[in-house]
Amino acid sequence: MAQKPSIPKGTRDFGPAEMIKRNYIFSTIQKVFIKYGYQPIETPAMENLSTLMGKYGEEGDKLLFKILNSGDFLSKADDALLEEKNSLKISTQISEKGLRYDLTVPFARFVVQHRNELSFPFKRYQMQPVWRADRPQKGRYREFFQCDVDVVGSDSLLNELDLIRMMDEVFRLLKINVVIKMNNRKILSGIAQAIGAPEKMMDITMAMDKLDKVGAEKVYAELHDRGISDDAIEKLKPVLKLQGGNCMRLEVLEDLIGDTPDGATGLKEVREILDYLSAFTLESEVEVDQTLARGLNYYTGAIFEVKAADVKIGSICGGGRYDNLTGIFGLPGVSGVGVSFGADRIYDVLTELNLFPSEAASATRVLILNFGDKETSYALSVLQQLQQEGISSEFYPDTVKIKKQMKYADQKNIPFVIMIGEEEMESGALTLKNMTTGVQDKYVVEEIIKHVKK
RNA sequence: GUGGAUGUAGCUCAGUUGGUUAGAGCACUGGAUUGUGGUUCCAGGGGUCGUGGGUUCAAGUCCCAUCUUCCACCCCA
Repeated sequence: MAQKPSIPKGTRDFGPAEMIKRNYIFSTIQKVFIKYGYQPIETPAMENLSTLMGKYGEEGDKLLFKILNSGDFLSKADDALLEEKNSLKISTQISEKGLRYDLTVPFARFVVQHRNELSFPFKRYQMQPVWRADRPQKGRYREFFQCDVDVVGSDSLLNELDLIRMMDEVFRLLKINVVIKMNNRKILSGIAQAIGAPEKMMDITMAMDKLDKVGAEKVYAELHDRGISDDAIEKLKPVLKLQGGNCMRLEVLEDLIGDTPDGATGLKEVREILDYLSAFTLESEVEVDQTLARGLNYYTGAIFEVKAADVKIGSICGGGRYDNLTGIFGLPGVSGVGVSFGADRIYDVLTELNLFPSEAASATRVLILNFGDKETSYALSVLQQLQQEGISSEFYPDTVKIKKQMKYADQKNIPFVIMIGEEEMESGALTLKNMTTGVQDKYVVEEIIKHVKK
């Protein structure tokens, strides 16, 4: 079929069954956000490219979806550039808007723009789709939803505590076993300083981040390729090999990087957060992982990543502290910290582990069958009574075979069916069929309401 | 952006070294059952074999291009 319609690569439709499950995820997350005092905001799907460009590194810029200017945009473009066919240069002339890449940068823009209307520390949550022109693959889409919580305008590490507790609570409610990994950019920069390659911090961390994926040898090889000296790699080995509990790791790290200025601060921050945490009982394990890096280069302090313990899918939640994100938009000195829940990956995890609650199947509780014009007004009054009682119910709109209507109820997983024919109208005793047991009996409306209500 | 695989009915897939009219299961529609779904039985509809070109007497099958989806890399939720 040639003209079968389709949707763009990496995007998806969500049918009713999927939406019910997705809403379960969103409402669970939202419940926790609200409980901790965070407030909702939304920002537009598109932002000015000047807001987005240069915030996600060179790779990130390539992954931005750009929107063509309206009108006759080509006539305003530079002829020489058009002739040159240089897409990159032309794009700045014919496009000035792009789809947002994440929710953090638009949030920073929002904070700067509305600084006078906000009271700080400002705690917000935001659950909206983001777009990346990535090549799609497993657990990776071009349009996906993020659920962000951030607090800006507070340096306190109590905010980190807040976030960790929220991550723990969300995944406890969703019944996903997770490991919350924590590290600190200052520790990473301390490591780079300690091995004598402070300017190579990004290279070192990016290579190190792959440790559990590719193994130590490949990490060494990559470090070498990235121009790290053998001497420095040799010094890095004890850091990479470092295993064991949080206390032990911190002690060893203290020895290795404790005398670098960044390293010392980083370790102190991690200790402080762990200290706060010790007063709480968490379901998930919080693990200090000195190899955790995270790509986004605006992070400056704590960084987090949550991995599902029972599914291989990459991280399902991540974030960290950024000290100067609003600075790029002209408001320096405002520190923020936040995490982002990947709703789509959480969906995949719940599907794989079969953890969606079963009652998420159907919303309609009662279907009233349509017997014909004679019965319609009677049926409608019953419908109204049920709905006034808050029972979600529907009346089949067409007079078709009972068999077809029953099948509709069955497929929509509607637990009760009411039949109102001539006989029922005369007696006022309506036939109520329980679709799960197959049992049916006659009741007056009031009894039906009692019966059908949970 | 790089490399590899894939595409046949709404869905999941068969289809021989190229050879007449391309099949199955599920789903759908009708009937057995004119007021009873989920089980069973019978019948039926539905395909330009992703698209465009090429080779050949002959292409679902071989070649090229293109798109889709998937997998890995880069990177990331």
